Amino acid sequence: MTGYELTKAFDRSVNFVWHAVQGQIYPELSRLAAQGLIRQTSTGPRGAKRFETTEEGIAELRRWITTVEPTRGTRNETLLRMFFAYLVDPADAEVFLCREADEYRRQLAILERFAAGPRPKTPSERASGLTVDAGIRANKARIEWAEAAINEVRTW
Amino acid sequence: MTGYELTKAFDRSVNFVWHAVQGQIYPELSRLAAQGLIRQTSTGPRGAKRFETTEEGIAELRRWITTVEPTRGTRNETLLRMFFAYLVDPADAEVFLCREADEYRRQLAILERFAAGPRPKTPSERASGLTVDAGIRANKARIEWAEAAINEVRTW
DNA sequence: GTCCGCATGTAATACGTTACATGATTCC
DNA sequence: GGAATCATGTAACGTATTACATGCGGAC
Repeated sequence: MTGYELTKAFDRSVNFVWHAVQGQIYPELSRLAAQGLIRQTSTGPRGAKRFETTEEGIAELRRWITTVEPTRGTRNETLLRMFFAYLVDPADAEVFLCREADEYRRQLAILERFAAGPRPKTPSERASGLTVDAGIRANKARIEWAEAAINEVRTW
Repeated sequence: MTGYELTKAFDRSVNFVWHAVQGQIYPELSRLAAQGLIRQTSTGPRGAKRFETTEEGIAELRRWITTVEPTRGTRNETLLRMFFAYLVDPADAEVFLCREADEYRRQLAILERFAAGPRPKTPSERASGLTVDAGIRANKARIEWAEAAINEVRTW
């Protein structure tokens, strides 16, 4: 892909797994190319630089997937706000939770549209299907939590 | 709390909502104190500096909770690995998912021990109870996902 | 008097975000 | 010819991580 295409991809689908903004893409592509993990294949119109992975890049990705322990450090802004929710007016906490629930429903709808599409055929589609499933389950759990939490803060 | 106590708190319970490492704590305490959001109350043994929130600090926290839209950018290392799981041997993907499932079960057990403790009495305990509930629901959903995913990668 | 845990701090480096700057191509 | 979109790049700033450095106090 080109840097521009990657930027668009991060704005769209990839976003619920990993996000990156435009300002990160180009320096990172340069770094990866300098390390030999990707390689520029062609130059298109308007100076577009198309990259592809190298064998070393794929090997490094495999190594990372299987041998590097995932970082567990969570940073959940919603829960951080809830942790201190007792400091605000219960009505404000409720408004906040309703907005969160709406956002989770919106995310869920996007993911369910993905899941409703054509059945995955390629290995890569099957793998990304698993991440969609994870997102659907996570958002359903979040919606149920938010609804239960709304009921609770009403009693505060 | 003191910087040391905060560091320990981040190593323990607060960790599943927000994480921070020791190297961040002291510079951040200085910054918050310089902005008048916290204030040093006393000096203990071994030069321990105890801080408490100021009225302005609480006001700023309230403002942040109710008026600042949470950042939605996800960065899920597990799902990022799964997105590329088709590149590795299915047996390796299965091993990875089993390790993840174990980790989720471990987290769930910790949170359920919290939830099984004495019923929350203070507003602050009720609020943190909500975050524990969110963690329990999230981890249950993750476990179910991982188990389903393990079954799927076995067919690859 | 030695070890462990309490306790603070910072320097180097890396990573991420925001904002700005620039220009080419296509479509109407 | 003007607008929208494709397309790249970087500078400034802020935040996070790692690693190191140092010293006090209590227990035995």
